[in-house]
Amino acid sequence: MNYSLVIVESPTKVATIQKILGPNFVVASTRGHFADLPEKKGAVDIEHGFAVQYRLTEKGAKTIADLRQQLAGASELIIATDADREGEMIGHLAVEFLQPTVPVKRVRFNAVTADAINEAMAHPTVIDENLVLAARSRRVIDHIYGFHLSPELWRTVRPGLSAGRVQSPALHMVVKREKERMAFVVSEYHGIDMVLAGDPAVTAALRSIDGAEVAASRHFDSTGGLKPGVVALDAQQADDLVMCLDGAPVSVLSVEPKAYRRRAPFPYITSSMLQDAAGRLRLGSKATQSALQSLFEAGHITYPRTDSPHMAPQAVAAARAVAIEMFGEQNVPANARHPKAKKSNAQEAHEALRPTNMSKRTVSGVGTNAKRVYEMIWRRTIASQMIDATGTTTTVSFAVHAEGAGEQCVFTASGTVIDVPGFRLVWAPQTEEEPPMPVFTVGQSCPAGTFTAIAHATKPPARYTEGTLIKALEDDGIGRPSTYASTMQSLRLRYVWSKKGDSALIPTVSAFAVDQVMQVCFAELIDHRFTNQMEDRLDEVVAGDLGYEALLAAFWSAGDGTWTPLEKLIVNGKTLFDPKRTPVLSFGVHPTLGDEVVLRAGRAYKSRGRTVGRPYLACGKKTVSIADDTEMDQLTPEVAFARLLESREPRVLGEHGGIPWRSCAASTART
DNA sequence: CAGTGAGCGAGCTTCCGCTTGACTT
Repeated sequence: MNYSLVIVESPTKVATIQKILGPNFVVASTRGHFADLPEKKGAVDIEHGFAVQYRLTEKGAKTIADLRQQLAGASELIIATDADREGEMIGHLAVEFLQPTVPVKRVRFNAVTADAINEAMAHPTVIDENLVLAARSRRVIDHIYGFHLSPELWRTVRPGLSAGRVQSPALHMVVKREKERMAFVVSEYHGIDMVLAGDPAVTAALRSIDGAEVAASRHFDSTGGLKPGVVALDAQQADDLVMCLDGAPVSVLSVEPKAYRRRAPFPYITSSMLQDAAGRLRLGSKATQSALQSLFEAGHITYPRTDSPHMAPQAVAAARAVAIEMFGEQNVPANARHPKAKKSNAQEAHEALRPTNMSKRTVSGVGTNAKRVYEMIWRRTIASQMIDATGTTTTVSFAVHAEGAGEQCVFTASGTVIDVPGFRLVWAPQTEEEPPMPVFTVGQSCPAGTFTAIAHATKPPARYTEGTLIKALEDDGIGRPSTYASTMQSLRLRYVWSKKGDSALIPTVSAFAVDQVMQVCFAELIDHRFTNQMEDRLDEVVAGDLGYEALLAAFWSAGDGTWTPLEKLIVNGKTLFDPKRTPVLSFGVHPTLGDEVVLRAGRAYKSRGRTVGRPYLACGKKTVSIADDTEMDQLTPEVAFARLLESREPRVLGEHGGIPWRSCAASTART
């Protein structure tokens, strides 16, 4: 018995790699991380160089026991964990916990193909200890962040809450968006549409009256302000103008063609997959992730947790071959496309998320969601190797002279003709372009149009969905492919909710309170740039330019010009924040009660086994509680003022002998 | 059940990232 033990992370890869390597190797997996820091505040010894002790997890102990047995008969140990920071740490910990007496090699490959694996096996290296230090730094920063900040939330808002390097900036984005919605002033305005009969019919919108631009949504700002020089029509003006325009002659003022080009998409990575499945299939990130896992386990797709759009050369060739066979050579570029990650912090340990067999358009033996997700992956992958879609977008403006009003009105319409559909043959964009535009020539007169006044209102910025929040996080480099779905779950557990059948993320009142504490006490730490700053320093650790202790000290006690040390913000385990003095929000002075109306988080406490206590509005001594799932963008000052008055009057509970029975509030309410 | 919101104290909570399968409904 003389074999090499090869250790990878995913058990799903084991059989494939075993087959490639042959009988001189035994391939086994760690099933991800098998050791971690203890889940308690003292796990990092801040006083002694931020020393930490990794301990086997419950499942990890079994994994290591199994691996130890397999190692007993091996002549060498080959660490083939993922070629990224966490993979290096897993490899390092494998050596630490297995204590091998045989030689140890490190190999790195980022595709499970014979070429990639044989190439890697031919060039073994050693574990990169700087990469391991960077991984440990990341782990310790996250631990300190979570376990020192969460208790501040227990003290100031309510027990059991949590803060973290990923979840807190994510929550901040959601709350910030809701505050924008609260501050948004809806502007109402009117427009006029002109329909010209024909095939196809053309709908043009009113653009200007006697040279003055007519207001559209883009001319209003979030406070209801209108761009100078722009005219907003009210209902009466719009109706009057429609009357004047009726039957007026229409002529073509200008025809402006513009080149249309949509680039072929990149193949999916985890984040774009989760976004698109949310948008097109209305699937939550958890459902998508589980569909992906089942497709991966059935061998239909490559590794589902990736941040790289790169495809192995063989996969590129296979996708091109399928595209040529189905759509012809004219739709496939002469030179193959080789997508590269746009982001600098991408770890690129895996390929893009793609079919393992390009000729399989659909798969069977998996769930409905998985089937639909697979088809999206297949289409997107083939599309990524096809040519761009090109055509012409034409904008036509029409002059209409309003009888009796002495006004020249200009209407515009635009339409796109796609000459070369390219990738669109297999993968249609989610939002369709305008319909094609019939041919018009300048000066041409048209049959009279039909005019209709249309009421419009500006819309506040949309709430995040799981898909758009994941995109926002990914754009800021926050979070990793393996954690997007679980981050969404933990936000839902404590801080956000959605209405039935809707995917918009609505922050709870508690979320506002938590974000306020974080903003006041730890603004730098919930800034979307924090993770990027951390990543830059981790890169320095990898390069050997920055030490583990120096980095942790910069974070905890020393600061470094960018970071204020956490130790300065938390003195004796507490910040200076006093929730009694600082309400979550203020709605201004109540017009009749005369006191300032404020929102307070309402500290929860246990009473007879039940958790009681909810957020409430306060105005002087008067208070009224509100539900934690109140939609804050609906709680305008007017609504808040009214709520306080409502509860001044005792509720009528019933009637007895003609005398109404009122709630106790009757006896306690003054006046 | 609905409204409340003072103060005390015990005992508890919490991170991110890498992987599945063992659970329940």
